[in-house]
Amino acid sequence: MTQHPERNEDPIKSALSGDDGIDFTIIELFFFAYRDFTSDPDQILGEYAFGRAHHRVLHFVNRRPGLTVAELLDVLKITKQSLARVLKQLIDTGHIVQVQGPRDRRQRELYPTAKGRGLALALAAPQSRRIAAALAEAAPGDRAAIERFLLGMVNPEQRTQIDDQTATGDDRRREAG
Amino acid sequence: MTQHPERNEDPIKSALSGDDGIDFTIIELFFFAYRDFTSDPDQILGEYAFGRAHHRVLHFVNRRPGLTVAELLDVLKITKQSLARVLKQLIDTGHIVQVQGPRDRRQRELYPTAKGRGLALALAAPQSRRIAAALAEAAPGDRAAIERFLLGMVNPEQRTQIDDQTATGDDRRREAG
DNA sequence: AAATTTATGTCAGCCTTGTTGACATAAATT
DNA sequence: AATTTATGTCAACAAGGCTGACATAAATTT
Repeated sequence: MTQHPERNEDPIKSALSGDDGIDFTIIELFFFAYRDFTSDPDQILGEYAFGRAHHRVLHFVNRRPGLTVAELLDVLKITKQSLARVLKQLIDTGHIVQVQGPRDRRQRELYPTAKGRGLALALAAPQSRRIAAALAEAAPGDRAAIERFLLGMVNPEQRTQIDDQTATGDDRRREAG
Repeated sequence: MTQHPERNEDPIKSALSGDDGIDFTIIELFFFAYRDFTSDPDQILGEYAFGRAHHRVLHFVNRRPGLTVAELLDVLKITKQSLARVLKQLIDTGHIVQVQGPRDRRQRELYPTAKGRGLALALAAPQSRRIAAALAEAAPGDRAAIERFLLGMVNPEQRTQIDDQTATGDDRRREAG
């Protein structure tokens, strides 16, 4: 036998592969796909001295106009101190405005301005183009499969939240309010 | 008409939706899916005082044992100074070893140790489970569609690099030496 | 009415992980 | 012998996370 018990410090020369019971193919594809997906808007953000954090805030404020600070924190899963920095910059540059909550005057409802709406669209455009290109090579019906898969990757507790946003595009917040 | 020309500072109350010609559904699903996907290993990494940067290095060293520092930098697209910090920690903790390149003695080939292999597997396991669960809800044939889509999202220049890794699992580096 | 809780803001400091620039060394190449 | 290449390292900086502490106004509870 060429094999002998390896010491802990010995280099392992064999590659980790799908044979190890782990789905490395999709793990790796997911990594590379997401990295290039986020690289598109990074170019544009650089011109504004903004980063990905600004992008995420701007995205969700445009997707759910009028959400409160607490709701935004819940979606982004960051602390209010982290949010404060980027949100302040977006407000100072006139991309987002705050409106005192009508029912609860402690709340601050967040809305995009025309400027903020424009930037959100500009940032999303190349991502949408990339998705369209990837889907163009796909078979009809692939889209449904991809949406199912991506939703299946999300923690179940969070899925309803997403369903609300992606199922249709209109503003249905608090209609029963 | 209720509508009047909006000033730049005015809040926009309508939500950005797919009607704007942008594929917000998949943009958002991709964001949430990736966030939860990366949250799995974060738990484990915390116990080692490691971060995602360590995970990425460990992953690729296990997937391509013997790659050089330059090759790893090319895959990760970070600077050598950024890599140096986390790589040093992984070496100091016995997860990765360096071997002087046999052909070019300036090069450092990177290999996982048994410890590093074990951690890489532990980190990948929950991600693989998440993927399996998402695929379990899918139709047969969905997997192929998903792989096509994810590969289609990657910059074309980088696809060959990925194909090499994911097509099969065995170590085929430099067989033509 | 008073006390408490809630939503938000803000100050201060810390950590990780990215960046650039400069310089050192050994090995390969010209 | 001179130059280029692969790697390492020092120093400084920035973005964007984090925790802890404290302030304020408004809502809620007692």
